[in-house]
Amino acid sequence: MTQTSRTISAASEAAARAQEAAAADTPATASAAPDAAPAAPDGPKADKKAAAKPSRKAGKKAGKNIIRLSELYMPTLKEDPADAEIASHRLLMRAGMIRKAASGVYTFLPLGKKVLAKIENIVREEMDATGSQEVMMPALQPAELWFESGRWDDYGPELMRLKDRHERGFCLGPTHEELITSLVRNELRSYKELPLSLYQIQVKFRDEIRPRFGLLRGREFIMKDAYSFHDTQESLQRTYDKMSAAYGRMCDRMGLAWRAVQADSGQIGGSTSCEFMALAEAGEAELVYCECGYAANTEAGQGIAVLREYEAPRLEKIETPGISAIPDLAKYLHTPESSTVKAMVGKGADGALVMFLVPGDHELNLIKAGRVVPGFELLDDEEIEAAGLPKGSLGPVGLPAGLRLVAERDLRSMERWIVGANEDGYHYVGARPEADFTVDEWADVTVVKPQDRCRECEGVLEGARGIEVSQVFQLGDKYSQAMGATFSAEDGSEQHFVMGCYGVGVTRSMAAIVEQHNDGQGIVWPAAVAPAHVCVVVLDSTDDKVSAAAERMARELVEAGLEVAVDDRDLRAGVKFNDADLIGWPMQVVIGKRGLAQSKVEVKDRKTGEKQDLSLDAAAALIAAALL
RNA sequence: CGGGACGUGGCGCAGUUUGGUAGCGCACUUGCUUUGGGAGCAAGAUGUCGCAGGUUCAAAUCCUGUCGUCCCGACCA
Repeated sequence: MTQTSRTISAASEAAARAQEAAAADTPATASAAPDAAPAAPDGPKADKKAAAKPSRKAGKKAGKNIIRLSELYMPTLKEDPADAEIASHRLLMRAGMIRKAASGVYTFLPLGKKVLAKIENIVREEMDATGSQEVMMPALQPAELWFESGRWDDYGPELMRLKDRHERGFCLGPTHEELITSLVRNELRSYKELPLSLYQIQVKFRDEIRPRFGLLRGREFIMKDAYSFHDTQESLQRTYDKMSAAYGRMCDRMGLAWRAVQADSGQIGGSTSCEFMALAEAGEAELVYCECGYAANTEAGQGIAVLREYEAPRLEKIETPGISAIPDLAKYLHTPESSTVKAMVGKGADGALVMFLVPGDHELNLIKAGRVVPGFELLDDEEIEAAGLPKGSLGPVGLPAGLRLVAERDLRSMERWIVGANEDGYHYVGARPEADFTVDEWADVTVVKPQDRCRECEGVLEGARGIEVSQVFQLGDKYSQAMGATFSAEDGSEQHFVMGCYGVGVTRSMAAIVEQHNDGQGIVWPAAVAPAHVCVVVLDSTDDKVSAAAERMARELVEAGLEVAVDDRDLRAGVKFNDADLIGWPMQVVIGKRGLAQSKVEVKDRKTGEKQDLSLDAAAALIAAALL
């Protein structure tokens, strides 16, 4: 119990710290921005180019940075693709940024690739700033490493397995703990070299049970994964905090509305873990949060269930004809679902039967159940029958001996329970723990849900949905133990590395950004990740004066430090306007004969839709001011 | 894996109930006109109807199998 609450506060503190750290760092980022921001999206790139080609200023060279739509492979779609449901999938397809190659497998076209590069650069800059060093590990990994860690079996069918011509086993990496551990175990030998942090931006493979929602859940995707090695837990904690702060900054720079939440560490393993959620209805994750700062993924979080006692003077078996489901039972007894108790039977790895009891309006959390009963699995219908139990109306009263009973700890706040009578069509009311049955263990086993009370401050938990864009883990020595990765400590002893790992879903972030930044016309890219800052829409591209003015405009913008696209295609105005809105350049400059006659161009802000007629110089100045 | 749906020119779809030898819109090619919010007219090209069997004089259409894709579910007794 104490241990649990310590886990809670430790994890939630970590989440809150990440959120705060990012908030606190925002001014720093912002103050760095005046230097960095003009070049931020392509800072290092621009520097390199400037160094390599000092002649960049020669007009022709500058012109090379311009994206010319007349030459760009950018097949936009007028209609929504039939197999795309959510906004990001639909719009990225329509804007000609991605195409599907197979279920959950996508090609990135030139514009999509540019956005990807922007995101990768933000990630790279923030990772470099933490002192992590970029490497590149293979996607193709030998099976032996996975035998060593035990995950060849544990990872399950999601692991893409294959054999080479000599029948040797390989897999396509879904993550790289094994690889990185094998990399350092022979050559990272001394505590003096610690801590060490390495990262890569690379393609990952997971044979998802059901790929869906375009880039949000693919079978092949790009991930930034980092791994850190330490001699002590304290050292790990420092890096973990640094990474968390960096992750918050990445989200901010990508323009994401996000929240750091306490998470389960799942298949990766380890103890403390925190996820960064981009808030979105299309998100697959549910989370709860509280005013006090507590926030958690519902699969990992804890709350206090609010229960309503059903007045029953004593234990009484009542007839409930045809009723087995909780909602029907509650309705039949005119009481909230929270005054009933739901029973679920499963078995542990040893095959012993266990019954879990949870409030009727809550769900059993299988992850938590697995912690109480290792290898826990619910019985299927046949097994229930074989065990001599009824399918509905399960309950703790009068159970066969030897069946272990585990109850949600919050149920202790209720004296009299409504439970199944282990007989079709009958339930008990007024059943009292200890008097009418014996609970072997009280534990936290439910899925937290909105309206539960916060365990930290007793406030009411709110609910939201999110897209998990990144996650940080403290792995401890799970992999260094399994794979024998040790170093020499100061006292000369051999010790296992303490490890951390940190992932960012790059392609998933791209989808998350679109989920948060779109409207009826298309995508509205935040400037930092847009394929270019501004598009010069040339309405009469065959008119020499107009195209000359457009060229001048484009060059001026490039010289001001902006990334520029020019829609110089010989197409009708409406098509170009619609494409520009669909693709989502943050700003548009419309240049046509009509405006030029008055020496004016139109500047449109994609986000607000605001349009202004301005002189060429004023337009360039306005755009530069708005975007830099 | 369970349930549902869908595979017909590049894209979006109709045609399938009631078998009769493939159509619409967009895109594409050529020409003319047009040109500030997805142009008009004319001419043209593009499909072994996912694949494999079967039934039939005849199959996009009926039957069987198979592959692919999407949606829902995969704890909520």
